Order: sequence, then C-alpha cells, then structure tokens
Amino acid sequence: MRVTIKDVSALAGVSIKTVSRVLNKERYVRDDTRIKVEQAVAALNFSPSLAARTLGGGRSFQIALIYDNHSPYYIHQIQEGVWARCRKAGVRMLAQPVDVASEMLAQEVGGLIDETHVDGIILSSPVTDAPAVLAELERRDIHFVRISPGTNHALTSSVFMDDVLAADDMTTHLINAGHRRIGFIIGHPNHMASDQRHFGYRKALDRAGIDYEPALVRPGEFDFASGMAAAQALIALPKPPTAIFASNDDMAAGVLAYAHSLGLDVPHDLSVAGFDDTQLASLVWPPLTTIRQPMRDLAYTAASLLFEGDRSVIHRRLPHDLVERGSTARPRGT
Amino acid sequence: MRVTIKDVSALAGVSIKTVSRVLNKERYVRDDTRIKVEQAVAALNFSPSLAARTLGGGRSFQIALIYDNHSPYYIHQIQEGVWARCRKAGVRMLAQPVDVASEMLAQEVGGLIDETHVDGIILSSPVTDAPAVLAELERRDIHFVRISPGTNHALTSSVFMDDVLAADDMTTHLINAGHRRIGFIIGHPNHMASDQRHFGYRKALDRAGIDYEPALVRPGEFDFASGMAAAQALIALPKPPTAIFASNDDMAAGVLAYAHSLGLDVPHDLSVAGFDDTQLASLVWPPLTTIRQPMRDLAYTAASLLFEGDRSVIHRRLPHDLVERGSTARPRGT
DNA sequence: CATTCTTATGACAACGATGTCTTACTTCGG
DNA sequence: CCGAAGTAAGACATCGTTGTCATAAGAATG
Repeated sequence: MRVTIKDVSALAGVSIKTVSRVLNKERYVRDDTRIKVEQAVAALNFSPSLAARTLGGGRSFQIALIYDNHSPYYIHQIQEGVWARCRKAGVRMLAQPVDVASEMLAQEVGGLIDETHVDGIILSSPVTDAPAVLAELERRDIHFVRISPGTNHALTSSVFMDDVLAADDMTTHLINAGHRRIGFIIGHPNHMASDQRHFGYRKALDRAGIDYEPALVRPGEFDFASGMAAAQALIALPKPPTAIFASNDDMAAGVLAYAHSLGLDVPHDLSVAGFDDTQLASLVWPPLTTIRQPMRDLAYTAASLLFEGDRSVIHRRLPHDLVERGSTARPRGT
Repeated sequence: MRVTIKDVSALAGVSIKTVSRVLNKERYVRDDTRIKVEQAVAALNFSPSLAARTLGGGRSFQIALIYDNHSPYYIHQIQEGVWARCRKAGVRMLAQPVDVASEMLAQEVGGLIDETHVDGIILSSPVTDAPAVLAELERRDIHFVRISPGTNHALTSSVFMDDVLAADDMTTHLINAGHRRIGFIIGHPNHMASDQRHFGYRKALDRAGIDYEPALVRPGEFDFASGMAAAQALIALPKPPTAIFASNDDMAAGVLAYAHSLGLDVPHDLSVAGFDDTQLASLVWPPLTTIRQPMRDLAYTAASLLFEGDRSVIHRRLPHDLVERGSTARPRGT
C-alpha cells in the first residue's frame, strides 16, 4: 500500500524517469511538466524510498556521526549541530556510538559503511585519533571530516578550536585579576586536548614571568571526583593557590564542592575556573567562569564541509569565548 | 568494488539464495554448506547491504527513536538504552530529534517511515503524547512503544515508572525526617509527569495528616532559573519551609544556588530534594537526595518490547529508587 | 534547407538483497 | 519396495529507485 514513484507518474501522466528527474532537480524538465509532477507528489504525499534510491543511484542520502564520548552534554551539542545541517541538506544522520578501546572498532565502522552506504562520515573526538579507523576510512576512500582531532591535521578536513590559546586566555585572565599562585588540573590523558590546555596554561605563566611550579599542577580525569581530589591536594599545600583552573567544568565543579565542604568562600577565598561551558557551568554556585567551546558550531561546520566539500582538505578553526561568571575574582587583600 | 552476496556465493560455490539463507538463519541448510558460506563471509569481510535487504525483503533492520527533550542527560540515557538493545538484535537505531510543537510533526514522522521503512518506532516523552503522531502511527499500523507516556495507556505498549508513587516516597521521606513545612516546585506544564509528581506530594501530605498549603507550592519549568525563582519566593514566606522538594534535579540545583547565595547551610538550615538523578545530582554541593529514574532501563525495555513483541499491548512498570545523599537532613532543633 | 546541437522525455537494465516456485535427493512408514 | 513427507538447494521474479541509452522535437548553424 506504499505510494511509489509509479503512482506519482501515473497521476502526473509522465514516465517514472521524469518524476525521478523532478525529485533530483535534474535539468531538461519543462516547467509545466515539473509543476504537474510536484502537484502529484504533494497530492499523494509521496516520500521516495531511501533504500531504492541508495540501491539504484550512487547516493544514500545518509551520513554517519561516530562518537565515543562520555559527556552527554558534549554529544548532545554535537548531534544537534550535525543534525541541523543535515536537515537543511535533506540528509539523514546516523548517530553511532562506539567504543574507541574496542579491538573491533575499525571492522565495525567498515561494516557500518557497507551496510548503510553512507555518503560521508563525521568523526568526533576522541574517535578522530583512532589510527585503525582513519586507516579504514582512507582505504575505502570515503569522504570524512573530523571534529576537534588531536593528531595529524594534514591528511583530512577538520574543524577545531584553539585549546592552547583558550587555556592561555583563561590563565592570563586570572593573572590579570592579580593571581600569582594558580593551580591547574590536567584532563584525561586519553584526550589530546588535555596536553594542549596544559601547554596554554604554561605559556601564559611564562609570558607573565611567573615560575611554573609542578606542585601546583595535578592530574585529573575530566570527572567530578578527580577534580575534588586534586582540589584537596592543592589546598593542602603549605602555600595553597589563590585560584584553581580546572581543564574542564566537571572537575571545576569538584573543586567547588570541596571548597564548599571546607566552608571556603568562592570566589573570595579561592577563584575557580572551568573549561567547556557545559550546562553544568550555570547549574552550580557560584556559576563558573569558563571557556565556551563552540561545540554546536563545530559540528554544524563539520557537516557543511562534508556537503559543500569538493573533497579538498580544509581546516577550519572556530573562535572560543571566555565567559566570566561568579567563580573568579581578585584574590583577598589586593 | 563492493563485496556482494554474489562474491560470497562464488567463493563458497553455492547459489546466492543459499548465502541468503545462511545470513538469515533459515532452515534447510546442511551444516557443511553453512560452514562453507560462513567462511566465505568471513574471508571477504562481507556485510550485506541494508538497502537491498529492505527493498527485497519485508524488513529494514532499522528502528527509529523519536524524541524532543531538552535534557541532554535524559536523551543520552534513552539513546544508550535503546542502542544497547538494538545492537544485540543486529538492528540499527535512527535517532530522530523533532519539535513537538511543530505543525508538520505528523507529516515528518510519516515521511521518516516512508523514506526509511523502519520496522518499528520508539517514542520518548513528550512525543508520546502528541495526538497527531499517535494517529499517524496507528493509521500506518506500524509497531511502536512509548517511553513514559502521560496519556491513554490502553492503546499501545509502553514502559514507565510510577511518578506518583515516587513523589509520594520522597515526600514521605522528608516527613519521616521531621519536616512539616515542605515546599514543592511543580514541573513544566507540558509534561504529564509534572502533574503526577505534584499529586504524589499531595498524597503523602494527606496521609501524614499535614494540610496542603498552596503558598508552599510554586510553579516551575524544569530548569535552573525557575528553581531559583521558586526558592526565592518560598524562602521569602513569613513562615518559610524547612525543606524544598523540586520535581527535577535542575530546579533543585537552582534552589541550592539560591540557598548558597543567602549563606544558608544545606541541609541543616534547609533540606533540598530533587527528582531524576541526573548527572547533575552528583555534581553539586551537597549532592542531591533524589529519585533515580531508570531511564536507560526504560529505553532498553522499550526496545525489547519492540523486538520480542507479538504486537500485543504490554505495559511495563519499572521500579525507581530513592537515593539519599547529602542535601536532606532533619530540620534544625529536632 | 540540410545538418548539428540542445532540450525533453521515455524504455529498459541495473543495483543487491529476499520471496516464491521448482526440482532433486533423503528418509520413513507400511 | 513404493509413495508421501521432509530436507536441501537453485532459478528467477521482485522490491523502488537511478543510470544509460535511444528518440523526437525544436533551435541554431552554415
């Protein structure tokens, strides 16, 4: 009982091939013919079968978004950005969670491509840096774009922000506010961004002529608990920092929680800065001063590159913002 | 240069139909033939084209998850649950965000079905209660399951938790801790759950013989800002409550923030309870006492109903938990 | 005015699987 | 030992589109 292109062609009084031409906006269709067909399509409420288009033609009108990221907010933003662009292009988005640690990863991605014939792929960090996946995609010569990759920028298109500069900006912001002892919590070692943010912190200190003090830098894992633990270690120092810059918001929330538990007044006793501007940044007290990472825009842009792309390699850097909220201030006694 | 069923059949020395039989685990294939085919499939790393299977056979091996929910965490959990079950069944999941307020909603869903031939659909709240969508799905006689619907439970399968009972449990928990003046913040009027939680609150008061006091009940919209505003109004009361039960975690975080801004000690000056047990509940200080809503399980179960279902109407209620954390305690002076 | 080019359209094969039908070989009951 | 039933496998049509090629009418060229 499905409405097919045949029904449309019968109603419009033309061949199915002509209907196909109208559907695909091909040349060589007279205006009055086109209108007849369009009316028939509307009258029957016809939607062409993707399966048939895929099989017959060369395109599937689908792309895949592949990710393995445990931050729901991050994924949500990325999905939304890609979806918005797909919708505009009349293309379906296949959201595909994977496990970067899996042995079968490349095979899974290969299977996905074979099964679905997707026209292109968007890789979100950290899948962007899985060598097996990159190799598989290149072997198949499929068009793909990476969002915030950590490695070899040269080979394929990508969109990203400048993590080094952003961390530098935040650190400089704290220095300008009068802080001299600034604690830093490094991110998860699996993420390339962790290194870059760490480096940005260091660069800013260096420029301001402040010595890099290893005791003020603690490892973390991008989660609440590790932020809390790092805060505990930093505050227990003989000369504790007046500000702590956590390299993501979850860890900053951990710092905040630990400070609260000691009865410290944030931001006056201790300034706290985060990174990412996730939802969370506005849902804690005081709201976090943080770096707004343009995740939705990155995703939207990535999809654009996929659609517009003449398959040339393009790298697009998107700007970040420093969002000043209530968690940072001048240190006491200045 | 795609590997097709033909290549497999050639390598295995059988007809394509026999390969198809093996792929679909049909009867009437000798064991040695089956093994030959399986080896050929493995050797060629063959994945059958979904498009061709869809077109030829009756099934598409795809289901759609349709949602419009602005809580990233909620969606994330739902997606993960559905995806886990799909993976087990060898079926792809199409995650489809929509706008419940759109005029075109039913048409969009219809188009999705026509285009993709999905075998079934999972509706997540609040799309579960869009009459136009339900009508469209019933017209097409497509199998679907609803997650946490608010309305007419009778017609189609659904999975849900008992919001009334959960809110009752939390309220009772506060009463048992010694609270007599308990503020309540209602959820977004669009969500059926809001009403139910409100009713549960009321039921618990009633059972305990505590008068329902309208001044202690404030409207909210399930977001941080409305929670903060409601807290302000409640605390400004001549006789403020000793506990506030917000009907979701975001609003509870708003209450917490407002309490902090006044320098109140939570939980000793004020107990705060949330609902949902989102990530946030563990990322604020003090961590929230809240109701754990089994979102992932609900989603997993919904997908199970879709796959196992003989299309009979099944309603499955999943249990909730009351998670006690640091944000609630006995009121001062008791 | 004949010839070529462009435009507009249709007939038909092709895509890669599954469904249906047919055929041949086994097994089994009497 | 025969006929019926069950098992195993292949031939071929089919799903709903798009790609290729053929064809015809009108426009442009010399």
